[in-house]
Amino acid sequence: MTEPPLGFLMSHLADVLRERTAKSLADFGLSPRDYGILWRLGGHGPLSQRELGDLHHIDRTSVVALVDRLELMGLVARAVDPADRRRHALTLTERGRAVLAASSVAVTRVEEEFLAAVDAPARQSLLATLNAVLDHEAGR
Amino acid sequence: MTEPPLGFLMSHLADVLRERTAKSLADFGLSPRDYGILWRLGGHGPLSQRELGDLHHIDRTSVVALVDRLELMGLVARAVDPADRRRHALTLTERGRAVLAASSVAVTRVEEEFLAAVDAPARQSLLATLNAVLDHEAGR
DNA sequence: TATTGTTATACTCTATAACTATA
DNA sequence: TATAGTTATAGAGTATAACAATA
Repeated sequence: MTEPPLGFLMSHLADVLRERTAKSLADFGLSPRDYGILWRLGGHGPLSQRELGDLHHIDRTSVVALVDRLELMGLVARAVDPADRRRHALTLTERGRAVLAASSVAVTRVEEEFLAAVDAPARQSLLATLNAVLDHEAGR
Repeated sequence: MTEPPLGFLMSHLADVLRERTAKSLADFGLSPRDYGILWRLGGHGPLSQRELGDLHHIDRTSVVALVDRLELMGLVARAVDPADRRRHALTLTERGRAVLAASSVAVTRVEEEFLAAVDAPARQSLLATLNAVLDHEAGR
């Protein structure tokens, strides 16, 4: 009842980091969610809209508008999956790859500033701990 | 571009913890935000609605409905501040204190499960690091 | 029948503007 | 003139339901 709940700390810091990231990504016309999609498509092969939504906890009906916009910006391409003509195979365009590379530099810089008060060993410990929690939560 | 952004990890874990907490608090008819308000009023003396909102990044127009509900539940009391009759001095009722005590046990249990995979030294390190980041961010 | 993508609609949450009472 | 609280309204974001195309 006396010490602040862990949830406060986690939520607040996540909010701060997201805000900072959002401000930095605005130069590219991207939201943090947009960036997440580009990052995902840059790392994995073609994904369907459903798969992409599942990975990012975004409802499939919301994926439509998100991809619409990124497609309009020329960053993402929709192609019909020949193996299953219901699916759209999503890929990064050449420009999408370039924007991802440039914006990831900006995102990394924001993270760097965010962790400025944390020395290298503590950072490693932080990352390890958060990933351990993630793994633990995944297996439930 | 290859490793997942730190923001992903932070936001995702904060979301998971908030969901778990929300599910646990539902037994008390409270949301995580409700709990935060009770916790704040339990720790500090009387607060005005404006002060409460500022501390929790809640717009003053949204505080009204939140306090309305907690008052209706008999957990929070509005009193006119004699020093400034525009202000409402918010305090916990007796029942509010009891519900805070009971629900804080539930919240602590959720946090405990959330950190189950993290041993004591790593927990201490995690808390210290997160608070260091918080302090660093506060001074900007 | 089930699933992917789509659209339209409803719902929730929050912000904005305007009002009152106090200062 | 500024501020605390309140209300009503509008806007953004998300979920729900229904549909067409494909499996």
